[in-house]
Amino acid sequence: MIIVSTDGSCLHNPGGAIGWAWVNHAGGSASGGAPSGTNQIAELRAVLAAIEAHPGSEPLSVESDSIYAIKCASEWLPNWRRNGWRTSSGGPVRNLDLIRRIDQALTERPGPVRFRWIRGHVGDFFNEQADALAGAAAREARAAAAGTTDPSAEPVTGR
Amino acid sequence: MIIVSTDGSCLHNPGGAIGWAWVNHAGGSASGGAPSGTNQIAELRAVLAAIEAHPGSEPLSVESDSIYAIKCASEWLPNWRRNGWRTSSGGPVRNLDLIRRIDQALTERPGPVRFRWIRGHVGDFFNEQADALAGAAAREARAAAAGTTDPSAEPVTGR
RNA sequence: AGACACCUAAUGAA
DNA sequence: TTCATTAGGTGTCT
Repeated sequence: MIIVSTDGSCLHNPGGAIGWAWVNHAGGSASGGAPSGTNQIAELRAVLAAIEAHPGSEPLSVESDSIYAIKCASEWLPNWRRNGWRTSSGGPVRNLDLIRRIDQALTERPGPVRFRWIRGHVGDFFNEQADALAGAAAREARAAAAGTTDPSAEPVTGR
Repeated sequence: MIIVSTDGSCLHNPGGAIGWAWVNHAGGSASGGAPSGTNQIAELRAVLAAIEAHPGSEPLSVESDSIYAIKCASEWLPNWRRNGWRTSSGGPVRNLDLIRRIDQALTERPGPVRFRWIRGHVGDFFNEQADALAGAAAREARAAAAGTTDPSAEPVTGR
């Protein structure tokens, strides 16, 4: 069973630079950023990246402190596919592009994927590591957008 | 012309503690609470309290962000009195006791009363003040019901 | 079907 | 403290 913690960050939500990251509990991590977004987009991107980075048949457990991201990817997704992507109050589902990419990634992965919510800010080691990576990625994205830094852009993969 | 903003609150609607409040634009306010109810009951109690607290002949304008409360007290009330308190779909009118108390308060007041709907959550000063008072009253009622606080119960009147 | 309101929850930030 | 992002629900009427 592969276990991966994810987290997203958004500086000055909404509209600020965003960053996301995943950390495999057995080792390995990755992060990425974009010049603008929302906290929810960052959380969803983290989940999507975690799934895509761990293909194969081995069961995968994705952990996030975002109930929004966890429920989007698990319990709400099937309902939305059935009802034409409508919210309970009749409006359109937000961030639909990302949610559909998660849906597709789940369909394409031969092995099962589980989603688990973990509370944030209570000292969970891997959550805090993902948090730090996501925050750093967001700050890099902000600097890159400001043209302040060397353009060594985008996804960084760690050991 | 006396202008009074009203608001109601219900924690964990339905069934939670409720609070209600009115705020006179010229100064003065009051609030009260009960251990259980619905959001609509809280809104109706707020307008009832506002009417009863402002007797006399001077025209009174009652403002609320609840279309339900405003229409109950104005356009629906006369129809319901005529038709035996039946809803348009044939069912019984809910919260009838409160609605009849509002009817009576209106009848007894020598001066005219107007009802005006104002949109919520758009920064209206008096609406927000009433909202804060109603929320505080609901929280007090919950604490009192839990026996957590000193029993300095019920209606609070402000300057 | 529409409208308004009342919440609940988690996260992200300033 | 206060703001935003998002979802789920109920209370009530027409």
